[in-house]
Amino acid sequence: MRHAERHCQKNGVRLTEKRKRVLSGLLQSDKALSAYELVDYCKANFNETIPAMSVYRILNLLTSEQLVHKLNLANKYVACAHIAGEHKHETVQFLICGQCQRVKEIVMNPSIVEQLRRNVEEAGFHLTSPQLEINCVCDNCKANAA
Amino acid sequence: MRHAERHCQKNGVRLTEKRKRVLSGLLQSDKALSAYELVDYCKANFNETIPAMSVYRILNLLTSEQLVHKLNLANKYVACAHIAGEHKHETVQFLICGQCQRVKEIVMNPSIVEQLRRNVEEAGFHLTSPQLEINCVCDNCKANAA
DNA sequence: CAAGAGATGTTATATCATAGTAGACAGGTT
DNA sequence: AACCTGTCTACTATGATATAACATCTCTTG
Repeated sequence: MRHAERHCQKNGVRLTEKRKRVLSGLLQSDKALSAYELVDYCKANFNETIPAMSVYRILNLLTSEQLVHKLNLANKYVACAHIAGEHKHETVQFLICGQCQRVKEIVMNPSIVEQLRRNVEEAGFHLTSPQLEINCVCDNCKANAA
Repeated sequence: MRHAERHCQKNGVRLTEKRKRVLSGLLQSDKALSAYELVDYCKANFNETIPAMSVYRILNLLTSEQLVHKLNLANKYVACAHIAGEHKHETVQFLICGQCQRVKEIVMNPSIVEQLRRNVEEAGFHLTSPQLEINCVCDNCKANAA
């Protein structure tokens, strides 16, 4: 959150109260949250009713500032795990536990991404973004199931 | 379609008129279609009004028979490209052109999939299905843009 | 032909998302 | 202080995707 404030200041974007609240909701959760879940979160934790529309706009802004990622597989949103780091945001992958919905953001071995890119080229396509979203099961859930 | 009929017969599933119509809609399209687009397709081509609910049910059935895949990234559906082949359905990947929405189904080099799986394991997760959906641009669209 | 399973229809509702317009408010300028 | 400007927020409406619950129809099989 500290970092987010600095980032916004540097980029001339205001990190308003509402934006902070939405971001804090995502930061305190290890799961991805939908826009409407964030509405509920703000209502429950700050007793503040933010219209869904506003949450969407706020999420768009946070996404364009790369403080938040959208998971298209689930239509949900997560705070960027490397919010303080310097990794290239274009090369991030997400592992999504199909059981508990926990999400982990990783940076894969670049050689894999490169091989994958070549494979795609051979098929007559071109990678636009290697932001893969991968359906998984996490260790915990796998252990519980067994 | 020939293959689909045989497949269903073999598995004791009825490939009814409506199911054929939905499947034919997907087969004749090189893009992924939404359930509601398929409703429109049936109306336009067969003058038959199938309720959206039914289309969803039919898509579920066709999916479980592996004649159709669901693209979660776009919430749309495609006919399985290898409907006649014997490849393992668990190892398929989809390239989705972000411009023209064309979809290509490929089978990646198994070594890449294996490396990817290892990378995921290291992060404390386990691949449930390597059905990757990858945002791309196809050759055509790239050429047009240039 | 009766029974049962499977297929389809109907209605209602949940969930995710955008469009378009207007109002509120902060900050700088006059 | 009054005003302007741009950003942020609110409101209303609507579209798109999807499921739940229950009713009805239609095959096939004994």
